[in-house]
Amino acid sequence: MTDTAPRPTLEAVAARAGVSRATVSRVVNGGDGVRDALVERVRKAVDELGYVPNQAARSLVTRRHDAIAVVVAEPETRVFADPFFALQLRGISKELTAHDNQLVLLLTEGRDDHARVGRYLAGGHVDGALVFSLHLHDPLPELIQRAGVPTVFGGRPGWSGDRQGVVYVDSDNRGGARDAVRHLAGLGRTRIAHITGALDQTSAADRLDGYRDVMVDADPRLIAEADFTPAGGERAMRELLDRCPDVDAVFAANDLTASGALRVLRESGRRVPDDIAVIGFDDMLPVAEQTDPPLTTVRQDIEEMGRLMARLLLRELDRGTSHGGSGEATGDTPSSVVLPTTLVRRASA
Amino acid sequence: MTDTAPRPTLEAVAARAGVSRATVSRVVNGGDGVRDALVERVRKAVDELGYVPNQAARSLVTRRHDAIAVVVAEPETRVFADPFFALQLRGISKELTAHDNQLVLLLTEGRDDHARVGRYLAGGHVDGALVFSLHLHDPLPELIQRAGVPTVFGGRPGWSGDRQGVVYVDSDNRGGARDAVRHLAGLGRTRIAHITGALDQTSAADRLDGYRDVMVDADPRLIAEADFTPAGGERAMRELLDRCPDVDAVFAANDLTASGALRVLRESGRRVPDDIAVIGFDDMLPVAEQTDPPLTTVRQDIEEMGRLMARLLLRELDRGTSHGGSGEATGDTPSSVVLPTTLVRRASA
DNA sequence: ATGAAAGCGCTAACAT
DNA sequence: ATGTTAGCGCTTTCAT
Repeated sequence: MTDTAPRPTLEAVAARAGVSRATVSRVVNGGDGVRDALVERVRKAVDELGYVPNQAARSLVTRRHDAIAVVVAEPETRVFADPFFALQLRGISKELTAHDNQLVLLLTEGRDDHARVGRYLAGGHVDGALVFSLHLHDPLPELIQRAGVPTVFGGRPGWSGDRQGVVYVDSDNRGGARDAVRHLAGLGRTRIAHITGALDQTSAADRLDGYRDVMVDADPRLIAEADFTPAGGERAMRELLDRCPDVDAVFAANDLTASGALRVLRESGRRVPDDIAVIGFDDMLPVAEQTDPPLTTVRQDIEEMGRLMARLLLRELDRGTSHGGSGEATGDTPSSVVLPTTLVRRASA
Repeated sequence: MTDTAPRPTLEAVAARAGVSRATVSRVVNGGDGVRDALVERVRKAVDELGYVPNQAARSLVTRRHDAIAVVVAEPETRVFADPFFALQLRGISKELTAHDNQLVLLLTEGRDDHARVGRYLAGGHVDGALVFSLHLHDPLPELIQRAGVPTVFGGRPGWSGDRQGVVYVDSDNRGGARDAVRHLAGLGRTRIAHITGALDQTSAADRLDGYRDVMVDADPRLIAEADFTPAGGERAMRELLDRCPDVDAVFAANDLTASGALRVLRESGRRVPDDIAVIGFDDMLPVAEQTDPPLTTVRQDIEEMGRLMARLLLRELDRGTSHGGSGEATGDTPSSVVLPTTLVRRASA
């Protein structure tokens, strides 16, 4: 099936319609200021020939690609263990599609990949980048900034000393954590523990901060470090049970962690929520609804985060190319957005 | 801050190195037949200027894009409920990256998206396509074939009347299912049930066939239809328990389904595997290792499937290029591959 | 081994 | 309102 069908060019369409290339170009790109009769004729020729513009030729002169890169750093394979990534991608895809942009996916697995990504972005193949900067001290964000490509980050980037002009979309991790812990406290619990996420990610650090906001003088032994995985949750829960047998509530950094904790609790014979209340974070349906008991958790709208990232980036790109067309009163640089979270009550707390 | 950094061109590099554009081009593309001294000079100029080739200009003349599209149809959001998709994507990404190809991700959600995808592929933006055709009677595959883009499918496409020249990569679903059921039989179980996947997907149909291969005269009441989800697994397991209280083994179409079945079994007070053995399919680690008890299951190497798809496609693309001419039937067309599965024993069977 | 020159298919001034 | 023309940056014969 590798037949090299000779694709018709603008020239061919022009010839068939009996007009100039310029006219065809105008029609193809919206058809402003071309007589209806001609528009009609050109459209017909386009259809008959099955003409599709050559994007390479177009990009060469417009310097737009209508394509954006999505960069996902996944040093750990953890990204793939929960559907977080896929959901966000879906939101991004929807928004980009709605604006006729393509999504170029760049998955990185290590140092050398960073260089590759940097080169690609600097190479001007895409108009902008959406970057998931999951870890502190990740060199990737710096690299990308240096590439000079308009960028929006997913999650607050974890670099030291906030740069100016960095745009990101994040959930209100700290606020959500506070809500969770307050809910637990409202239930009359007093020995409220926290199982953290991987603390080299800002989301985990922020949730821990939220916990501390409420538990101002928390017993440090009530904090156990984990890594967003069920296995980590199990380990941490055992530690907690060991160190503080009187613990009566746990706020886990995410649903997966909570599910691990629940398993340990069940094994140890504690009843949830009677003996100990458990609350998660994410509201990842396949997890939160399937645990036993179903998980009370802090919901973040992951797909919306993705959509918003794309929207912000496209807006910024439009700023650069504002013709008299879209009638947008431009001027302000898009700034970061922090999305609210909501507490979802189920049976575990 | 959309600074339009003036990117250096071939011309600029040539001037700096004191050679012609042609020479620079040669060096940039491998440097065959250029004196070492010159190669050196050009390399230096490239570095100093930070030159990166303009891909649009290059594509315009070479007609290669070094980019392939990955098309994922996801009428249901199920695709995102398990990490299947992400794993496959990772395999694809690795292979493409190793061959300096970019990955353009096309997610579709409905009819109108199909047209969009068709247009994109026909538009010659990419050199080939990797397509996940999950459902029977999906119009997408047809559309894509018509676009005339070299394509490899993920999973056996479910269209009626197999076309010639269709290349796909799949797991040996039928064989794996047979292994699973035989294992159960080998355990001495006689009332072996099957909870199917969504039967409009070839993988589910094939696994059912594999079950029937072994259970030739199976009591039809031992087959319960589900949809690859935990909820579906729960529902089906209840049916089964209801219809055939003497059931002593269950082969579930995937791990997620099995996890739902396990939950129902636990509620109903049956012990696994003592009273009833359970076996899944996929070996999705986060699921299979976390169930209670851990799941015996049929492993398929999902990442490898992705890698293989990419490899097959790239090979086919190379075939087309290597002989420069048009219409020559060279070498052998890559043909479909069915990967073996392996039984992974854990505690549930 | 290297250079000169002709496009690839398109858009965007500039003319008309 | 439409046509003419000059490139965009690169690869690739074809000379040398």
